[in-house]
Order: sequence, then structure tokens, then C-alpha cells
Amino acid sequence: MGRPPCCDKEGIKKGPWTPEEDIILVSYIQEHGPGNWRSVPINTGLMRCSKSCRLRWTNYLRPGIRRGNFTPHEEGIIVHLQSLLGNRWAAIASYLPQRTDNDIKNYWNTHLKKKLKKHQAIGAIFAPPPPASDSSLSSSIVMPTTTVVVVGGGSHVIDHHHHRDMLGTNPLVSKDSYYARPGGCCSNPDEVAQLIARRSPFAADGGDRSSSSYASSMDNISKLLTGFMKQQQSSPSPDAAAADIKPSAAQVNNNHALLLSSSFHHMSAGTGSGTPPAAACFNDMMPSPPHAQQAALMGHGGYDDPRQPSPLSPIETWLFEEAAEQVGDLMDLSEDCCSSVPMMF
DNA sequence: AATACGCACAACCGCCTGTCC
DNA sequence: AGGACAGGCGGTTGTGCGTAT
Repeated sequence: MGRPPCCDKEGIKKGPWTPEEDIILVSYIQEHGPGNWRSVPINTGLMRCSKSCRLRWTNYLRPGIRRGNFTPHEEGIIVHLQSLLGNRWAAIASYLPQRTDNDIKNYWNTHLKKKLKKHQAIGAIFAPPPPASDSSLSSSIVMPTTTVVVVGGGSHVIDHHHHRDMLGTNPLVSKDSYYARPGGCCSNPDEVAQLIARRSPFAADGGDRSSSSYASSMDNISKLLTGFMKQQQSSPSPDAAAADIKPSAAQVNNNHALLLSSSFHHMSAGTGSGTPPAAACFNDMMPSPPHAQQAALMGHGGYDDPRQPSPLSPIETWLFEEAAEQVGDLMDLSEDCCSSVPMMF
């Protein structure tokens, strides 16, 4: 009873992750696959607790995630699902496979909640009195009861554990390919850096760069990592190297994560004869989509791509369409808050 | 130019759940 | 059946950055 918190140990490092730590972690997971987080700090020498490693991987380093710049469509989905599910961010995130629950939660707390409040306030002035139901945000969105039932207990059950399935225990993901690369881990930073460099799409035979999701910033990211690699190879002190390349630690971390993500993306999306051997491994490491995720990961817009046949269930299609309409309202409001009377919030 | 303030986001913390023995 | 443990989730906090004064 009363198991001590895993992070209480002496010598456990806290605070922002450095690029070196990221590389070590990613490299280890490339070799061993995600999971068994307890052993990660032990085997890598990272002075982080297992939880911290898992969180870092799940929220920032995992391939296939997108950060920042939420589209109006995504906003709408979040608003709508939040109204349905409450603050069950993991469940909501399962419908936005490229987003993490943490990211969605932050975005909700910092942006959407305010927008909705504003929307509500204006609605309260112009709209007729609300019906008898309670006055939470959710009450203002009219949902067919049967639909709610379908979402909550139907063919696509959203729950805490859906997210976990996506990340590692999905039966569709073969363990053999998940852990496709046997062998020891690299705890030497130089070795790790070189390993990453070899596997990077920026290496000499890097593959089709034009398909990158991060095309606009690829050059910068590439330079960033190249500089980092050079520092790694020339500097005896990894920390000094990290300090040198950091115009902003957050930005470096962010770019680094983008780079790693895009690196995985390239590997998994490689086409034709240029596909690296690791491609199968990384394809399997991509989280398994609830429905639309496959399309989202196919190199073009996914949800936003009207050319794709909809892989969505009727409820999901409805949710997205509804959400898009609401976001349209929301956007109109934020640009010209007094020109229209919101109906939904 | 310096300081105060607010915002955004990464990371931590505590609790809960599922699994194994 | 029940305890121990690992992993996951949601809430909260800390910190860095940008903007206003």
C-alpha cells in the first residue's frame, strides 16, 4: 500500500527535455518499441522517470502527431466532442489521431474555452431564454438523443482505453513488427546521433521530400539538426552543445520533435524502391486509427481532403459536418463579433 | 529601456484502472 | 480474492515569451 511515486527517487531529472534526451529516447524506442516504460530509464541511462519518458514519447516524439495550428475543422470537432464527452481528452483525441490529448486539453483551456465563453455571452444577450435543461456549455448544442447513445455505447465506444489501444496494444498491430529491430540500445550520444542521422530523411538518400507535412520548415529543421549533430561530434559536453544550438529551448524541442516526426513520416510513407528497410517497422508504429486516421496519415489532408471517400461512420460524418458549421459561426464571430447572432452556443 | 502582466504550452502530480501473481 | 505494480488520464503548475505600460 502507499506505493511511493515513481518520480520521488533522488537524482531524477525534471523540467524540459533536451534534444540529447529526445534522441536517446527515440532511438531506444526505435529499437525496442514503446511500452515497458519502467525499463526505459534503466536501459538508456536517462535520468528521467518512466512516466516522464512515456509522456515525452506520447505527446511529442511519437510519429504521426501534429502540433499547433489547429484548423477550424479540428476546432469544431473538439468543441463538439467536448460538449458530448466532457473533459475526456483521451477520448476526444482518439477522433483527432494526429493530436494528443495533452495538446487538445491545452488548446481547449487556452483558446476554445474563451471563444465559447465569448460566444455564450453574446448569445445570452441576443438569444431567447434557454430551455429548462442545465446551463452548461453542452446544453446549448442540440443533440439527438439516439446519437449520443450511439457514441457512448455503440459500435465505436469512446473510452479512456481507446487511446491506449491506438498506442500500443491494438490487436491489429503485430508485436513482431512493433519490435522489429532487435539489438542493444545505444546510450552513447554520438552513436545515437549518428544513428538518427543515418535514418533521417535528410541523409543523402533521404527520399521524397516533397511529400513532407512540414515542408515549409524543413530547411530550418534540417539545419538545426545538422548543427546539433556537428556539435555532438565535436563537443565533449552534450549540455554545452545543447545550449549552443538553442535560440529558444522550446523552439528547438519543438522543431526537434517535428523533425523526428517527419523523419518517421518519411520512413513510413516512403514509396517505391526508395523505401527504407525500417518502413514496415514505422508503419506499424503509427497509431492505429479509429476510423479516419488512415486517410489522415496517407500524406494528404485526411479529414480535410474531399477527394477521399469518407471512412467515417454516419455519426462521425455528422459530427464533422456539424462541427464545421459551428466553427464557421465561431470564426465569423471572432472576426466580427456583433454582426451575427450565434445559434449554437 | 525597464518592468509588469498575460498567455501559451510543456511537464508534473495524484488518482484511477487493468493486469499479473 | 486481494495486493502489488505499471501504465494511463485529467487537472494543475511552472516557465518562457510576447505585449503593454
